[in-house]
Amino acid sequence: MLTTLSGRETNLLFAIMEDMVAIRDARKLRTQIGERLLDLLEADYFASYVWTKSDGDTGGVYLNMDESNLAAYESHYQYCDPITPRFRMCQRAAHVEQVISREQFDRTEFYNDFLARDGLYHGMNYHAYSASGHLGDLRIWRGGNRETFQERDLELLDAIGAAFGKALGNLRSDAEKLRDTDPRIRVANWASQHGLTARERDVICLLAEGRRDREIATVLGVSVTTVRSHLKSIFQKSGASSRANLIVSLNAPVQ
Amino acid sequence: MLTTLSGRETNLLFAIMEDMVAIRDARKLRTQIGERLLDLLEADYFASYVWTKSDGDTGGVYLNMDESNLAAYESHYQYCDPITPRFRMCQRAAHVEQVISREQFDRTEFYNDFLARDGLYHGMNYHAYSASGHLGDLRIWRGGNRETFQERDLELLDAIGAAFGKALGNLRSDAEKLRDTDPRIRVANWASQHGLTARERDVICLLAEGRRDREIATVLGVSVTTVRSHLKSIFQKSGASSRANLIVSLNAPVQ
DNA sequence: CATCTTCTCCTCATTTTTGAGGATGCGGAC
DNA sequence: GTCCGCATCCTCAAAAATGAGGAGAAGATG
Repeated sequence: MLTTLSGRETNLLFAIMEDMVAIRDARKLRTQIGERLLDLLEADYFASYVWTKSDGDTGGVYLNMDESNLAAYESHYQYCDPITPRFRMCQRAAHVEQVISREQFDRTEFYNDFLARDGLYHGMNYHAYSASGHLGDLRIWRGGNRETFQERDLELLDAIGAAFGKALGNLRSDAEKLRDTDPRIRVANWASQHGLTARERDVICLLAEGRRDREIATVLGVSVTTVRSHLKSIFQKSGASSRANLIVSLNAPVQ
Repeated sequence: MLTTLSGRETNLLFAIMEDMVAIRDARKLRTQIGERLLDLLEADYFASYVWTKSDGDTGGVYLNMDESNLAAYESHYQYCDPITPRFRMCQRAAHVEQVISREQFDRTEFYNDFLARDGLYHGMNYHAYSASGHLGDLRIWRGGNRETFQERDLELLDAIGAAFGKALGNLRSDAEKLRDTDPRIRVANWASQHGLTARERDVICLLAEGRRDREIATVLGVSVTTVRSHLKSIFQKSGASSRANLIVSLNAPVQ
C-alpha cells in the first residue's frame, strides 16, 4: 500500500491513533472510531459488533441507523444475513461486492427488507480476530446515491482495522485479567469447580472474608454446628487441609 | 495542523499506530517508535528517557549513538544539560533553537564535549507528561551536514508524541496495577506499613501462604513458641483479630 | 555503662477449629 | 413408595490458634 493522505485525513488519522491508545472502554472505542471512520471515509452509516458480550454491552454499536430497524436485525435479520459470514472469512477489509455479486445481493430478503429500508447500499467490513476467535468488526456503509468505495478506502479501513483489532484484543485480555482478580467471581468459580451446594457457597463466601464460624452462623441465621457441618463437607470436597489454606486458595489472585 | 502525507509517510504512520496498541512493553515501544521516527523524520539519532525506572530498565533507549559517549552522559553531562529542563517546560514538541539560541548553545560544554562528539547538531524533543509527572520523552537529532527540522517535522512529532504519551501512561498504570496484585510485594508493603521487624516479615510471608505455626517454625528453623511469639506482636501491631483476617488482608487484591 | 529493641524460648488458660461419629426433616427422582 | 441429596442440628475428642504473663541473650544506641 502506498497512499498519500490529505491534511484533513492526516489530522483524522492522528486523532484515531490517539483514540486507540487513550480509550480503554471497548464500547466507547468502537463508537469513537466509528465517528472518525464516517468522517475519514466520507461514509453515512456505521455499525460494529462484538460477539462475546460483557458487562451490559449489547454487542452492537451503531451510528445513523434506525432504532426499530436495528431491533429487527437483532431479532431476525442477523439469522438470514448472507454477507457477514463471508466477510468474516476474509482476513482483511472487504467490499460487499467482493463477497457476493450485486445482482444476487439485490435479490436477498436481507438487503431489500433490512438494509434498503435505512438506505444502506455500498458497504465494506473489517473483521478483527485473535487466536481465541472473533474480536469485533467495523461495518461502513454509504447510501445508494453515493459513489461506491474504492480500493483506497479499503486500504485505509484495513490499516485502521489492524490496529483496532489489537486494541480490542488488549481491552479484552485486560478485562479477563480483572475478572480473574475479582474475589466474588473467583469464589463462585472455585465453588462450581468443587461441586459445592448453594449453602456451602454461602459459607465459603463468608469464610473467604476471614470470618469465624460463629460470625458465619449469625450472618446465615443458622447454628454454629450447621456451619461446621457445611465446612466439613467443604473440606472433604476440596481436599483443603485447613481454613487458612482455603482462604488462600479463595483469595490468591493466581492459583 | 493540516499536513499532507506521502505514501511512505502514511505507511509509517499506520505502522506506528499499530505499534502503539500492540507493543505492551515500555522499553520495546520506545525502541520501535524510535526506529519509525528516524525513518519518518529522516533523522540520524534517537534517544528516549523515562525517569521512573522499573524492572531492570536503565531509563535510556538509544539508536545510532556511541556507547562510551552515552556512559559519559549518564555519569556527567546529564547534570549540566542546559536544554532538557527547558524542553520539559514546553507542552509540545520543540526545536532546540526554540529553547536556546544557537550561539549560546554552541558555546556550552554540553554541546561541544558531548553532542558534537557523536555528530548531533539539529535536535527536537517531545516530553510526555501525565497528572502524576513526567512519563518519558522522544529526542530526535540530525547531523550538522543535514537540514534543520521544519515546523512540519515538529507537528508530526507532536501528534505522535501525544499518542506515545498516552501509551506510556497506560503501560505504567498497568504495571502499577500488576504490582498491586503481586503477593510478595503486597506482603512487603503491608509489613512496612505496620512496622514489622525482619523476623516478623518472615513469619507473615509464610502465614500468607496459609501455613500452620508448626510449618512456619520448621521452615524458619525455630521453635513453635518463637513463631507464636512473633505472631503475638504481629497481631498487636496490626490490630488483626484472627489469623484468617490477617490472611485476607495480606492476600486481598484491593484493601 | 545502662537502655532499648529484637529474637529466642517458656508456661498456663482459653478460644477456635478440625475430625469423627451421629439424627431429623424436606423435596425431588426413580 | 423408597432412595438420595441437602440442610439443619447434635455430641465428643483432639488439634490448632490466641492472649497473657514471663526470661535470657545479642546487638545497637544513647
